[in-house]
Amino acid sequence: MPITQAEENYLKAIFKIAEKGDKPALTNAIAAVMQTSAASVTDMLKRLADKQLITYEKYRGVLLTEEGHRLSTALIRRHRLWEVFLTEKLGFAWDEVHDLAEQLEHIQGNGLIDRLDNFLGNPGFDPHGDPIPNAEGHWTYRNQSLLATLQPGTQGVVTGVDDHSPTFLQYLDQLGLTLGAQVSLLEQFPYDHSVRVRTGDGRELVLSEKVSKNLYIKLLESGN
Amino acid sequence: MPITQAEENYLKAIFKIAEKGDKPALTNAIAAVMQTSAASVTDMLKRLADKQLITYEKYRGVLLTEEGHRLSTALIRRHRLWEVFLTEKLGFAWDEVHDLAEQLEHIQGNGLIDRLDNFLGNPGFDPHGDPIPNAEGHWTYRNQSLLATLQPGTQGVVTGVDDHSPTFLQYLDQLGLTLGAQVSLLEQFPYDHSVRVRTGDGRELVLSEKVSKNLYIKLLESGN
DNA sequence: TTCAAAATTTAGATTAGTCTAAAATATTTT
DNA sequence: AAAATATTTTAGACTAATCTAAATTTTGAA
Repeated sequence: MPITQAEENYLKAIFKIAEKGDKPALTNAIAAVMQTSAASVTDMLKRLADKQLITYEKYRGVLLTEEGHRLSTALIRRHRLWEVFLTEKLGFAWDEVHDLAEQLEHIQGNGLIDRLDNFLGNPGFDPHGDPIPNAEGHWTYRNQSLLATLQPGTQGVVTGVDDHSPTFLQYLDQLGLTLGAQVSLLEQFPYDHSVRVRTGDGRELVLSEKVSKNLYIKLLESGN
Repeated sequence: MPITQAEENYLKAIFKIAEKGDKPALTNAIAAVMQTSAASVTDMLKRLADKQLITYEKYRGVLLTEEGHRLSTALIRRHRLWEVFLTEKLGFAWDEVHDLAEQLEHIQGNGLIDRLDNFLGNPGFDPHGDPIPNAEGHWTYRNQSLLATLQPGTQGVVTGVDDHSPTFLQYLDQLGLTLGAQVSLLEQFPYDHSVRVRTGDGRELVLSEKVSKNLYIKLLESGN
């Protein structure tokens, strides 16, 4: 039997939990991501286990099977390619595309996604800087670090965000810290872990710990 | 409460039945279009009537309300715009786009369709020559006739098809009778109502009644 | 105009996905 | 290690959308 949209959404949630800390994904964690009750999650885990998309041990959490992993990767590919389409071709802002891509990722069709990928010029990253797996499910890795982990004196370019919420993204727009923006870290304040940075266009900004922990920076090869 | 995808599909079916012959749409006719049982249709008609999208009289069939008409028109607009996207931008053939557009038409989102329309250059017609209603729900009409109804000696251009099945569309591809192709009607054979035509590139074809009844032609203004 | 055939609706079930409340299991604290 | 707390599962119920079979209503032909 076919995989439903609800099942796809659970797979993606499990994948995202597995990404950080590759322990089994626990019921409550999945319920939190899916914004639903633990009981509903348990029901769904049984269905996914029946379909061999996860291995499920009562009270112990779940792991993706190879097939489950393949499907979630494909789903993330579809999601991120549609996000690129929405921003690059239709002119949506990076804080507007998530809900639409959430629907578009479930569209099923022969060769649709590969044609879309091609039409978009085979982008490596989505509008939030997240990598897009290729048709074989392989990822491009990139050397990036959270701004919060850098040493003063380092310079880099904004390459991604960890928080995808519209409020964070809009705040970054206001600060001029969109993808590709240059920043150099001037100073860290131990008191509240805020940081002072200089932007590419010469402005100085103070960023809270919350911001610096959600902003990925790729270090510039210091010209030496 | 929101309109579901299933409800949208029924609305579209009712709209299509209402188009030809503006009598109420009957249960069996809807069941035929939806490829489902009459009992399922009756259930759904009650739901649609509850939501004031149709007026329903038991055993008498249904009519769209103003709201139902507005929603079906918007749905057809979405379907046809996505078909243009799939052919013009992703390079699908006109016989491949229906099922994908059937899914894409249900995507809900702020301003998505108007942005898509704009991106596509506000097309007036879809890849099968069907008109695309504008954002206000208004249609562009076009003077076209079925090839079967023309008089010998007339000349025109292929502007649309009534049968959207892949087999018919692929047959037209083979014959070179795609949208924009020139044809002049040479002769009608009373025996089986087939016709002989000359194409723009000088070939002569004999077309069955089935073909000529499914092919729309716009007459050329005879240069006189 | 009656009655058989056709069309439609109702009745009763099923499935996927969800819920709340209660029960079971696991973890943490003392 | 027992008790308290947290987590997870089960039980039972609900909705939307579908089905088949039976009942009802309409149609149209003799």
